[in-house]
Amino acid sequence: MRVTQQDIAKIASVSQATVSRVLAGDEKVEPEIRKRVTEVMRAHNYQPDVRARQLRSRRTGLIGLVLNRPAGGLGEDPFFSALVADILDFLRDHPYHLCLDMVTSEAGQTAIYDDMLRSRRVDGLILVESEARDHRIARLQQDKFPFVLIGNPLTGDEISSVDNDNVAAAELATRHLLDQGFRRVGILGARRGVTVSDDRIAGYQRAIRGRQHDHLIWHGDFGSRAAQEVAQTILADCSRPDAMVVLDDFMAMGVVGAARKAGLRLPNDLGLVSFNDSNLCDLIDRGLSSVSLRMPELVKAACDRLLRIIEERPIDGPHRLIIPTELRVRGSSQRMEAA
Amino acid sequence: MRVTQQDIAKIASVSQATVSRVLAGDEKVEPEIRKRVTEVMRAHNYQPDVRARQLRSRRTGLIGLVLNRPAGGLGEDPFFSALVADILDFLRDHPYHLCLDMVTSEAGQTAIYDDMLRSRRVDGLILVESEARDHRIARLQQDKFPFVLIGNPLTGDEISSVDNDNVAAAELATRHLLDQGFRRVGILGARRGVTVSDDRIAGYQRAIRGRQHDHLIWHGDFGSRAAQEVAQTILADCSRPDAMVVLDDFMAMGVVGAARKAGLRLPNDLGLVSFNDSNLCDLIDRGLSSVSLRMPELVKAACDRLLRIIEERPIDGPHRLIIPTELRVRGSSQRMEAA
DNA sequence: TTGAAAGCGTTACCAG
DNA sequence: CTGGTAACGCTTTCAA
Repeated sequence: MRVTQQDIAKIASVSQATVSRVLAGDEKVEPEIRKRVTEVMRAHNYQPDVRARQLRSRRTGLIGLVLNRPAGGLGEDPFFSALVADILDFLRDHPYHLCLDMVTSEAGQTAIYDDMLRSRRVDGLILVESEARDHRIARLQQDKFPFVLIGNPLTGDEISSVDNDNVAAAELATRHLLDQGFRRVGILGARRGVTVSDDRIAGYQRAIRGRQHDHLIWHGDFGSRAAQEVAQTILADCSRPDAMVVLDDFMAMGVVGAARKAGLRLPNDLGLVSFNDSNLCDLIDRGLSSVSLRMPELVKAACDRLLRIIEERPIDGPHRLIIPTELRVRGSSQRMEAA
Repeated sequence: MRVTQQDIAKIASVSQATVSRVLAGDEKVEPEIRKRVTEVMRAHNYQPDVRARQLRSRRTGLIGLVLNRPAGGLGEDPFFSALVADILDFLRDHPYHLCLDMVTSEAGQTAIYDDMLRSRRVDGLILVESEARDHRIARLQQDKFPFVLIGNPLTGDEISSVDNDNVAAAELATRHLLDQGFRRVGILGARRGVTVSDDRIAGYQRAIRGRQHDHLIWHGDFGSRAAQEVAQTILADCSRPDAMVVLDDFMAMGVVGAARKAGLRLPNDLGLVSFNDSNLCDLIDRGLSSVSLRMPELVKAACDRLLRIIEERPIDGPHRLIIPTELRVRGSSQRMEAA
């Protein structure tokens, strides 16, 4: 059996309540007693049981993050690693741990949210990849469960969210390509309903208004392989685009692969701008232009908010916080004269 | 206040114990009562509190994974995403969740292990990135805490571990380069003491024995940027290698970048083989040859073992399980005649 | 088959 | 300032 507060109390000849106070750093414990108890604790290698503590204090010290991905489709995704890495970076300085789950289906989503919230497995949730009419959000609000959304809540509700202005970012990226002299700029997004994709497509449309007649919009799945397949079809067409905005770097890498196979060279045959500004951008010749989402800042802000909500501390700033984006121009979007 | 078993019991006019039995699927509950209780549960949207359950049943349903990385250095690492993704893939079909933590220092490692084991925050641990004389292992064994090591335990102890034969894999990779006609094959590993790196360097040395005089061994940090810097120095030297084995794909990408800057072309100026066979391998021209570690299998085996240990089910097979590797030859290591 | 009751290890309240 | 004690919500033993 492991050593409990009861044991420590007996050995130190104090009450169990006092041991608890020492542990909590209660000021009104005699220094001498505190010292004695502390020593007994160390001598017997005592460690409080988080489970008992959780039951009593109604806090788990866990933050939940549920990802929605097809089986095996996670390793492909640099957004995911950046997200998780930045969350972990943040939590390192805070007394919380990350509880990570992945589900494949919408039904699974709901079930796991039940498992995590209603059963109080975690103190709060970070939501990502919100889709229009997100069922999770209504449920969370109804249960008054602490959560923060990374993305666009699509409502005027008092939902705490942190996001980029994806419409503006895509508009800027598209304009940049048009300004570089590209004439048939297209956009490759995810399936309809994925908020971040919809937002960026909206930005694209805003940018080409009056400057380009055809709306060249494609919907693909996440991942470089899926993107490569879609891109092969796109680029094989005789009315193919001469530049593309792509939803993320990894999909863009698929497009790069497809371009290579099609014998098209970047940037003159195909201009490219994508999103995330991950380290993948340095892996192709002359670099891949990409919009930085400033994930570390964004995630930090999101986590800070979530912890405030959980701990019932006041929140500064608006419910919906916008982190500015930044277009990092590299070779893939800069037309070269000496073509 | 949320609804408890007590509430359900009162409403259904049964004892709380019976509600618990219904929940546990106890066979000897009258079908009629079971039905009544089940309906009341649903009607009142009852969800058991995991925390109370954990305290009583001494199970948390959580698997711990602690990563050791410098701040911000996680997003760079494809091994990490593959590992986490594969763990999540496995856990989806099992009643466990993943609790993920990151630490930067060795001291932090110890502290967090204390926090996770001794406080019983998780039911078991997955260990990775073991270094020689791993303090964590001794501690875990002493506490009889369930764990499984992904990597080389370096001892004959009864440690449950799953690993590749990294010595053999590196030997094969090096031989492949020598067979392709490269004459100065080097290896870029991590810092000394990282088991997987040490093992691969040993394999390299075994391969060049009798076939190449100079041992060209470099130690770099993880990540493509660090690798690129080291590689720039290496490739600037007049006695530079004509081929390299690199510890992982991301570091190899750094080497590719350095080669490009140095005006060296793959594969004839510089042959390259790395490890992990991640999707990065398709991102360079003609592809990057890489050793597949078969992570999904490996992780699956590791998780299966861990769950068996936790649940005290018998373990089949040896304590140390070796997952075979496979060299995936692509363009970066195949010398071309028409140079 | 069901109910009563004893914990699990902690926190926090209330006396003293 | 300290000790006794009542929860927290559940599982499980023991009787009935």
